[in-house]
Amino acid sequence: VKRSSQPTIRDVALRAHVSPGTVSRVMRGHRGVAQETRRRVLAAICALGYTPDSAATRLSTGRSLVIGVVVPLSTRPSVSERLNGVVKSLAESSYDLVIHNVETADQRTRCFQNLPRRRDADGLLFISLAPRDAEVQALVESRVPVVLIDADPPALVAVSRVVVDDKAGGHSATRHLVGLGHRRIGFLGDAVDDAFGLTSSRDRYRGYLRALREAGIPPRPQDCATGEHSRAEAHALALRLLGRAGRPTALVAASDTQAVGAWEAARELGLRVPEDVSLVGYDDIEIAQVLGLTTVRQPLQHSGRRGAELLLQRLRDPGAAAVREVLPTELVERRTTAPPQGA
Amino acid sequence: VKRSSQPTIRDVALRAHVSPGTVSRVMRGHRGVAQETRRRVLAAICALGYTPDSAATRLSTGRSLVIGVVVPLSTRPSVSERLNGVVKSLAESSYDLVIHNVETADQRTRCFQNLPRRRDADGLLFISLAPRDAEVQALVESRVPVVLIDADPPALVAVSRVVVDDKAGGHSATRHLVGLGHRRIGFLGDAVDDAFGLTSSRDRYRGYLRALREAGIPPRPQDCATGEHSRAEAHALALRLLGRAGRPTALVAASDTQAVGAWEAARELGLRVPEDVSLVGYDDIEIAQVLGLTTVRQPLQHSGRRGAELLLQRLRDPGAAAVREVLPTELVERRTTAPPQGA
DNA sequence: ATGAAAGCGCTAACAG
DNA sequence: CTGTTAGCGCTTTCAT
Repeated sequence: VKRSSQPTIRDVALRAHVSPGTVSRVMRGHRGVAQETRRRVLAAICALGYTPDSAATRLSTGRSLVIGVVVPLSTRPSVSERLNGVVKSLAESSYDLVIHNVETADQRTRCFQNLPRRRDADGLLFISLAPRDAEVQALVESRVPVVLIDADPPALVAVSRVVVDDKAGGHSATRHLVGLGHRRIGFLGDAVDDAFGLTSSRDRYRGYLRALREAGIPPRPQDCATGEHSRAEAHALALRLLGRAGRPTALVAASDTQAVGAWEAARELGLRVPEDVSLVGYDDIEIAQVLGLTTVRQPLQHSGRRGAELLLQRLRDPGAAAVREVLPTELVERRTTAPPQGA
Repeated sequence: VKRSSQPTIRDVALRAHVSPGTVSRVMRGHRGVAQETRRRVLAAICALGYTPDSAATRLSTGRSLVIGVVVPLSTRPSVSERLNGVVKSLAESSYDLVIHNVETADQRTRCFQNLPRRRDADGLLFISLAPRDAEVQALVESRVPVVLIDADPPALVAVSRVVVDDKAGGHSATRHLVGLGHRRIGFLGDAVDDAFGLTSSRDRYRGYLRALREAGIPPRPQDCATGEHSRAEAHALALRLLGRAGRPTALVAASDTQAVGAWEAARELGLRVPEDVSLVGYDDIEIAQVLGLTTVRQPLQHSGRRGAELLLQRLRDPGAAAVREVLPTELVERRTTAPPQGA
């Protein structure tokens, strides 16, 4: 097995007139190496441009120095944002980040079932992906620490997670509209059988329902619609919701993407926003700022950052207990909400 | 060195009553294994839930099965899009993708200098990052194949790349405005000393200049401005450009992000788009669609996908020559361009 | 404080 | 067709 020969630890040892063991000790910063020896070794390392072979290090230490992150990339922009947070907070760590994209049910299963039992990663991060019942077991038995970002499966108390208080978010969006005087408030969200097992839309819906209840407003199923998470789908749904007589005077959407779809539908129907219909989104991605969309801001990047930090912490102290960190939301009032016309 | 013991190849061998070598042959699909033996081995693998240790495989084969991708993530949305393309096209390959984010000059140097000489990756992808002179050498001597996405350093003919014809893009944006009757057309782009060494803005500017020249319009430096690539900066710059008497009647921006900044500035100045000022962007990211921004579409995801494919190909056939693939742009007319008021 | 040696788990000659 | 063997490059006892 011959190979393009970069300098190995042996070469360094030879040049510094020490044994490979000593070079290793120097590289890993072990104490108990004479000042002078260390100097010689360092000089040799430097002269040779030696850099240790990571495969060999991994094999002999049993640690991979990689963190795996599983993301359903193309489902929604918020996932990329969270991932960015992860990437940034891992940049200065000693871990490599390997990405596993999940688009199909098949990939999804592979990631949940196999990744946790392999020793390819020292830790795993799952973004906006909740394990199904069948997958829970694999996570529980995982040989590596796992932390979930934007997923909150009740069956998995032993797994750390960072979540956003979606019920509170949905509630405050709705509360805002109620406060403005709206009585017919619709909801536009994700289909419940969402392929990725997320509960965020459902939780926001629950918050919405609670706000309605608190205001003494009976829920109107005909003002609610759910579908695949996309602007186009939201557009189609909103066309239906807003195209009827007795249409809602306001819509709370489960995401900015969907709110934008609704906004396009409104424009298409000749409805002015916010005069004829108020719109509130969720996430506060850039497009919301540009459009002046009233929305519920959630700390997207921050959730990724915190998830990574939790994992790092767990890697440092394997004995630590599971943590459930919930991040707050904040209502950002902009130009798509106003009192209803008749009010 | 004791460790959490997953089954090893030895366990499988024992159970199947064969030698580890044979198990290895089966795992790697080598031919020359008796039907019956293979069956027994497979059964043992399956029964034990054996999965090979990647560190060991890497060490003994000398291949890492990883592809490294270097990205300046937070500089611009287009980078994420390209990265998505890479991720998707690598999902079904046998390679792991490890991400190296670049935010600081320091990280940048590390990536250019060290990554290519290490054996941690079998191939390297650089997105929207051009090597400086000092870094070129390291790339030329790289022990692993490299492909550049959205960077086109002339000094590096030996390195494959996929680029977009930015000159043509800048030209067609400008040509469109000229065709509409504009004579005073400004340009809003990135500062030339861009920390990442990109030439895209400069190339678009050149295309812009050529279109002006072809139309017999003398360039007006006072109608051009460059700065850091961000909406806020573009906003500030556009305020200056459009706030003057004798302001341009149209602006070509080096990106949608910057066009949006200009659009905000126009609105702030009480200028209507497109009646008072026409705007054309570049990229065609989602926000352009929503806003109805006329723009030059470039195949963002596709560039990532192609880059990955080129690299994979190179990995398959190490002898292949460097390729320079240029992707086309396309002008998308929407609602932010119109003939100038006076025309 | 340092050297020698025994692996880590797998692959790839080389025999047979 | 299959077993045996010698590493891959590094880390880590165990001696000294």
